This record gives sequence, structure tokens and C-alpha cells, in this order.
Amino acid sequence: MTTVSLELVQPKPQALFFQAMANPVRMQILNLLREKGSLNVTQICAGLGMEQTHVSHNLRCLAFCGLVTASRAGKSRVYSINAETVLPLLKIVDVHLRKYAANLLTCEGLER
Amino acid sequence: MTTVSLELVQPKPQALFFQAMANPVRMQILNLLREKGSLNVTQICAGLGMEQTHVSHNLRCLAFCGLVTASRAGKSRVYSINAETVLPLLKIVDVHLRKYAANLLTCEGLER
DNA sequence: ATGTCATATGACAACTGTGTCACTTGAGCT
DNA sequence: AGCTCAAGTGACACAGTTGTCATATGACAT
Repeated sequence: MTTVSLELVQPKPQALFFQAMANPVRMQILNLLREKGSLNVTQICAGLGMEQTHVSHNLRCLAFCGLVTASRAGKSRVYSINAETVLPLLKIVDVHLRKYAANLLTCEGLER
Repeated sequence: MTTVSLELVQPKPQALFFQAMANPVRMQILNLLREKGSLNVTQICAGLGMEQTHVSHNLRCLAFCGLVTASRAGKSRVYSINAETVLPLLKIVDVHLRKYAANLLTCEGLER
């Protein structure tokens, strides 16, 4: 049984959207792309000091959810941030964190 | 004493922020508050058809992370949404979901 | 076609979050 | 005080996500 809402807000995809961003590795990737523009997987691995497999797994998630876009360039695959959605989002969060970063880091249940 | 970061973006609190929103119940609470304004716990429970304990647990998280604010009113405790942060955020996400909702629902690794 | 570089995929153990239980605290009443 | 309604807390099992392993695919060059 599904509870149909009037405004047709669907909490499930909303939650999944945030879940896609709720990971330090994926956030690091997004921050790197937002700072440096388009990068391939090797550059991202180097920039973050991480294994290729790990980065690829997380890029797959980011791309599938529309947070980054991908395109081939020879042997490489170049990833760019979805500027329309992610940039304004991160700006809002940055402001929020100036007040609440300390709280978030100690919120039990969200211990990473 | 604030840790002011110029380019120093901290992925951990960022990820935790999104983690706080990455839950269907917490999203439902936020959507309800955004639609109906301030509500107490009993009203939220009734509105969502959920147990009080469950709702309280999630409200605690939301309040601690600064996504909602709380205040006493007699026996009740009234919760309101953090309009400054949450409303613009959800607007951006709503737009994104028009394109990517289907993807998010089938993104493996994010199966809820 | 074979080699090699660049990246993606599949599977699985370990850790983390979620939801439910029983219980406690707090506020207002008589 | 004791009673009752309103909401918060602690603990634990289950289910979900994460990161690492080994392996597979794709593209370019010789």
C-alpha cells in the first residue's frame, strides 16, 4: 500500500538523492571536480590518493544519479560536475556548516 | 573560535549533512513541516502514521543537525523547519528529481 | 591480433544505520 | 503528593552500505 501525497513529493527518491551525496569519498570527488573542472579517473585517484576501483565504484553511483556527467576522451573517461544542481546545493550546505559542522560531527547515529 | 576555511572544504561534515537527510522518514518529516508549518510530535506521528518513538528518534537527529528547530509549548514540543537552509535545498532537489528520480530508484548500492 | 593502458564490473566480509523494544523524563492537572 | 499525557532515551537484531579483492571490458598502438 502506498500513501499518495497531494503535492506528489516522493520522499524515497529524495532520500536516495541525499544518500548519493552522503559519503565522504563521493563528496571529495564532487569537491575536487568543483574546484578543478573536468577530470579523468586517474587524475581523481591521484588527487585524492585513492584506489582506482574505489573511485570508479563511486563515480558510477554519482553518474547514475545525475550528479556528474561522463564522456570519453580517447582511452580516458572524463567526468564533470552537474553544475546546475550540485553547485548551488553545495553553496547552501557550506553556509549551513559554518553553524552546524561541529554538531554534525558528533551526531550519534551518523558516526562515520 | 571558528575554523574558517577558504578552499578547505571538509567532506566529512558535508557527507554527514547529507546523511542526515538521507532517510525516507526524515524526508517525510521535513516535507510535512514544509507543507504544514510548525507541528508537535503527536501531529507528526498522526500525519505520517508512525510510532512516536520512531519519529522522536529522527527528530532528534534533524534538530541536532540544525535542519529543524524545537521549542516547548505546554506539554508539547513544537518543531519547525529550518527555512533558510532546507527550503531552497529541497527546491533544487525537486527540480533534479524531475529528470533523475527513476535512476535514483534503481541505483544499485542505494537500495532502500 | 596482441600488448598495454584506462576504466568498469562482480562478489563478499566488515562495518554502520535503522527500527522496535522496554523504560525514563518532563509538564500540567486535581 | 500522585496521576496522566507528551515526548525522549538506551539497547539490540536485522538489513543496508562500504571498501577491497580478483577479473573483465574498452581503446589505442604496434
